[in-house]
Amino acid sequence: MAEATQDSIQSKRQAIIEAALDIFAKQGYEETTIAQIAAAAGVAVGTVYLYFHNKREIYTQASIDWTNRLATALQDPRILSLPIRQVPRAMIETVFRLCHQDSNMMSIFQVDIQSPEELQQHKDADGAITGAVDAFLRLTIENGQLAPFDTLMYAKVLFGMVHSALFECFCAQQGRDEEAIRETTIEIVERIFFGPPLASAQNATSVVAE
Amino acid sequence: MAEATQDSIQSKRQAIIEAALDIFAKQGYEETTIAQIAAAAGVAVGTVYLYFHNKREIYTQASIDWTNRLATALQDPRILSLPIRQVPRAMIETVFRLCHQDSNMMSIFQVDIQSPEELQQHKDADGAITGAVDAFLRLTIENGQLAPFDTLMYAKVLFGMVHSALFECFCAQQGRDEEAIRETTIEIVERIFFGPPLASAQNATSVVAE
Amino acid sequence: MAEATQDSIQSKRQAIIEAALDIFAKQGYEETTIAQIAAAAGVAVGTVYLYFHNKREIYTQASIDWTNRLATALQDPRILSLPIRQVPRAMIETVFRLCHQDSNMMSIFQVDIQSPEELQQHKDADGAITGAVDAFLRLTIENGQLAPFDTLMYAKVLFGMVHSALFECFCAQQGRDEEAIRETTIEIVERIFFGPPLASAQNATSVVAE
Amino acid sequence: MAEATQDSIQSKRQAIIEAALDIFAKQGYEETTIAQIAAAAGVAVGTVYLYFHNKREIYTQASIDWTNRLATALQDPRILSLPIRQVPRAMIETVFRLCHQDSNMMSIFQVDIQSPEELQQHKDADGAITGAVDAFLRLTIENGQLAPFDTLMYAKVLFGMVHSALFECFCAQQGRDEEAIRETTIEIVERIFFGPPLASAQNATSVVAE
DNA sequence: AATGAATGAGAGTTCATTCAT
DNA sequence: AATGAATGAACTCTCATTCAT
Repeated sequence: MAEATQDSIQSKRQAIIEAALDIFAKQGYEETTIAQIAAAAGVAVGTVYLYFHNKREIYTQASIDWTNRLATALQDPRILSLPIRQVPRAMIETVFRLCHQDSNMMSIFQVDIQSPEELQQHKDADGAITGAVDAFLRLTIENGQLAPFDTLMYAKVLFGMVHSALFECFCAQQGRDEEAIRETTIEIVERIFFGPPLASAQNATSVVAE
Repeated sequence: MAEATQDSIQSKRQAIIEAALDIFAKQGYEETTIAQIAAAAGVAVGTVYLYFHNKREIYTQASIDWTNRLATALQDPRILSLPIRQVPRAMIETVFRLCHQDSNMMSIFQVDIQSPEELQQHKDADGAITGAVDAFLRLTIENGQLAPFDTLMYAKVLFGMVHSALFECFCAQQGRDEEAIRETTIEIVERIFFGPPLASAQNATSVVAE
Repeated sequence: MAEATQDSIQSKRQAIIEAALDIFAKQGYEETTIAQIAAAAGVAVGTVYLYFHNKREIYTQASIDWTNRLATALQDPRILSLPIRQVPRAMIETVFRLCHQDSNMMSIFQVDIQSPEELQQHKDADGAITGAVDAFLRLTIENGQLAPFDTLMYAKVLFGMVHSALFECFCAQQGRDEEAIRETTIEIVERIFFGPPLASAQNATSVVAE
Repeated sequence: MAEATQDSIQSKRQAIIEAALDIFAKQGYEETTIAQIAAAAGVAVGTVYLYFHNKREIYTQASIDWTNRLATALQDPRILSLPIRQVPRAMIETVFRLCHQDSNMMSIFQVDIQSPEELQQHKDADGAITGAVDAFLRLTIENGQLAPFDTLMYAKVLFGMVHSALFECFCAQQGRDEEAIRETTIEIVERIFFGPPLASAQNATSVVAE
């Protein structure tokens, strides 16, 4: 019974998070009211406060919840066991696919962070993603497939690029240029890893000329 | 006299924008009150409404104003006339320097956009930056220094990466890892343009081995 | 318990209406603030908005509430069962008495109506009064005590006259000429129903002379 | 030149009054801004304050101006020289005609009066109308065409009835039932002056029966 | 644990009025 | 006399949070 209660508690908490995620995504943080979240989750306003201390905590948890889904997806063995040459495309296509499914989820990340604690929590969540990428890169280096480099920093900056591309795609563009943005992003990452650089071959002369 | 009045009007409008930029950056959009902006700009509350229809318009204008400063800085002839090999570093160092000066300006961009009109205005402002980069890339291609590619899309995705790095650096990290983030960003962009790809030389064998 | 809650809700709503009626009457609509109404009703500002959507709705409901009290008073069987000759005086004295008791209530009706919906609601409320008078007149005609005439239109115009007299008496005159105004109003209505016309008897000759 | 200036001053003042009358009638007192009045009158905001001390003074003057037009119309010799039997109809038709022309003028009178001074001014203006009616009634009595009665009080109450009918007609009903309301009003006034009372002839028996 | 009526602080916005030009 | 930019007080309405049931 304790277990059932535990489940019930978790399910109620989860229901609130999912309702919140949905409404935050549609309306933005400030425009969303606790009453709306409560109604969508099928509980009373007061109940929300049994599970969360305040509105921002709901947002933080919901936002982290969503980030974790991305991190989990990136750690799928079906991706990690691919030949290195295919990994960038696989990873980027995966996150684009997830964002495409919940295309207004991206706007979740537009809410301004207000306290250092909050910031830390978001960094931890993002860290789950960059950590996954970092781990993969380290492994690849250990395997001798890549020369050593600052894997964590690369993971962060590349994650930033992809995140930005996702935002451009699903928030700013409302999904219109999805394919072009995705393919350019993949092309750039592949160019970083496998070349060729933009200034290759035919430019050899001009480079020499400098 | 008409000129003086014109100036006075513009200076007052500009004073409000600058005050707003400053306070938005420090406190975030929702936490900033019109009264604070008015006080900081040295005008009465009502005066703010002579120049802007509502609070969001102040934000939008302030935000665009700041984006335009970046765009202007990127079009500096001293950057554009450099040998191509030095341009990525010059551009990225420029924007990092500007953000470093007003280090909390970045948080300006965390405010969620609410209407399609607003979105369009922000896109136009960002377009000034990506447009500048795009123009430079086209010119470089015409000069035969780079092979042709989708310059605008590259400009957008790379701008997204830099933007993201700036945000990570000056918002999330509060400027702590500035140098590492900046140098990694430069390194990545240079790698895209001039190589070498991460999987070069010593990896040739392992790639073959696959 | 449900009943008690129901009662409590109704009493709270009624308390707000009565507080509003009182303050509107004293200060006028625009000069009355929600804070004043809330304080007088013994509730918080927010509570007022649980029962009414906005300030005008409070006014409309309060105003209708007061009109309905007049309509109810006019349908008192003790009036309707009087000999017809005594009814006009009884009715007019009744409404004058009610207005005398809450002598500043009349100013409630000076607020300008702003939407068609509001207008309709006020007309419905006034209709309760003219309807009561109309019903009485029809019955009297059916009883053969009066010849047929457009009872509803008469009810409206006569109600307008009495309403106007009440306003003159309790708003404009602050109750000073109450008796004279009331008696003249009664005299005029009795003259309409039972005569004699002002130009009677001694004027016969001059009329003939024309 | 002094005269011309005098004229110009008067015309500007009059322009403001007319603009105000128009906008007050359309939008109501509170919803009308000084800026709107100034624009409609073709002057600057500050200029309005050269001619009126404050917003209420504009309203009061405009309202009185309109009342005076009615008073003037009622004193037209073409009405006063008619046979007495035709005067009520002529007077009532006249005021209905004027209100019909400016059919939203009636709503002017829905503004609540706020100070005793204001009240006095409105009473004086209304007094111009009831005074005109009173004067006519006195004269008619002196001519022996009517038996003596409290002419001023009758004038007031009858004016109230007509005023009420006009309001019903042009504000509440938006002019829909104009003819019916006007004709009933005329019929009632004629019945007061010339009979027959509603309970006449065929009711003689029943009255006797009581 | 769950509810939802009640709270009240707080902010955007309006606009009558002023006054330097 | 005429202007209209500037002022700032004041008010409606919202909504996160609480707490008695």
